[in-house]
Amino acid sequence: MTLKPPRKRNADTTKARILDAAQEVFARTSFSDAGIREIATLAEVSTTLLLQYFGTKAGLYEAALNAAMPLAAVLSQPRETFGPALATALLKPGLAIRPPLMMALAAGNAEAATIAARVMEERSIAPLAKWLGPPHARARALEIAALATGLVTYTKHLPLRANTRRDVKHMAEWFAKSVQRIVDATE
Amino acid sequence: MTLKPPRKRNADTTKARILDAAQEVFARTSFSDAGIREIATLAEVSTTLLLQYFGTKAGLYEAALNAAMPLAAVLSQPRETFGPALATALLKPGLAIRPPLMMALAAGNAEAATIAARVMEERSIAPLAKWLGPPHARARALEIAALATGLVTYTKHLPLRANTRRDVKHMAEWFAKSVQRIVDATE
DNA sequence: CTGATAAGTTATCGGTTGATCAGTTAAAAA
DNA sequence: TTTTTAACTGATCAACCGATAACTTATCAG
Repeated sequence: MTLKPPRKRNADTTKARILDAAQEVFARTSFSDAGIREIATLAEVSTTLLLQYFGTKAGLYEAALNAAMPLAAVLSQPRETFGPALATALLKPGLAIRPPLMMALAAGNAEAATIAARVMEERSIAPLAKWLGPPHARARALEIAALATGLVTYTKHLPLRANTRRDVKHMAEWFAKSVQRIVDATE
Repeated sequence: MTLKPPRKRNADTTKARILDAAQEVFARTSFSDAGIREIATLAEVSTTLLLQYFGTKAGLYEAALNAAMPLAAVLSQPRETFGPALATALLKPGLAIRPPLMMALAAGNAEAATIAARVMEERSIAPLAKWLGPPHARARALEIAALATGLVTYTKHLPLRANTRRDVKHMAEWFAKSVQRIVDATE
């Protein structure tokens, strides 16, 4: 039995594979706990190649965070259903939106936090604020981000065994309603 | 000049000093990035003594998290002003309530997350749910916790330079109102 | 076919981390 | 004072991490 069908050499697809692996690991592991060896293994490359492409672990983190921003898709939703749509996207099993998790996890490491704050600002807060419009556009964008981070932290990330499906459902509805309230706010 | 007035030997106050230092460091640094050397230095003890008292770094983390739970003080507030009171307590400069930060930071390390989830459950979610009462007591407690974690993450923790005082003030009011709505919910 | 070049790996290094062992010093008991 | 016990420390270790240098191998233009 041939164990390993070899792989075609291609820098672009390899980089994409590394970014995929990095997103997954950085979304469930803090910056320091995430090891480049683990990411490299998941992407089926050597750590050397990973570093050759992205320079340093921090460089890989920034690239992965940038690549993980799917906000455009969510912002193309109609305003009237933004809240429920975001709730569904965040809680979808498996294919979750990862930045809220990466954001919360970044806060514990100075280097990662600096990178995360910049990327979050440019790729998420600013466009969302622009989409929301006045009044208090930026504050309202931050509030939605805060809601998203809190929701995923307590539903998907912390191993709170006592959480029931009923709890999660109630939280999802509350989240959708809260976000929608922020979107619709006029005063 | 005598640089160091020596210190009276006392295990209890020394343990308290270590716990204080641990709370501070664990509230701004992820579990893995927080070093026992840093905590020991801040507490002015050796790492050896720290480990002798708390066994392992994880043991110290659990003790610090337990000691950092000030929920009782907040729960003695009248129900009608719970939201604003919690907002004030969370955003007070310097003396912040630390568990929401520690909670978010714990999520990135499997060992810390397990400890944090258990402590959070017993010391925060469960009592808060009991205080809230039906309907959906537990889900509503989780929602308040999620709000608190999100708020402190985006106001105090992530280095988002663009945050203005106006933004923070708007978020604080929004937070107070949102929490109060959960407290008052009857349906 | 044949270099040339890009894609990829193996081996290893210095630095840091949590933890341990053996020892020292201060305070209380006798 | 002397003895005993508890508080506390310095030196050190094995394990692991990110990063680097030197090397091999596949792909493709000519």
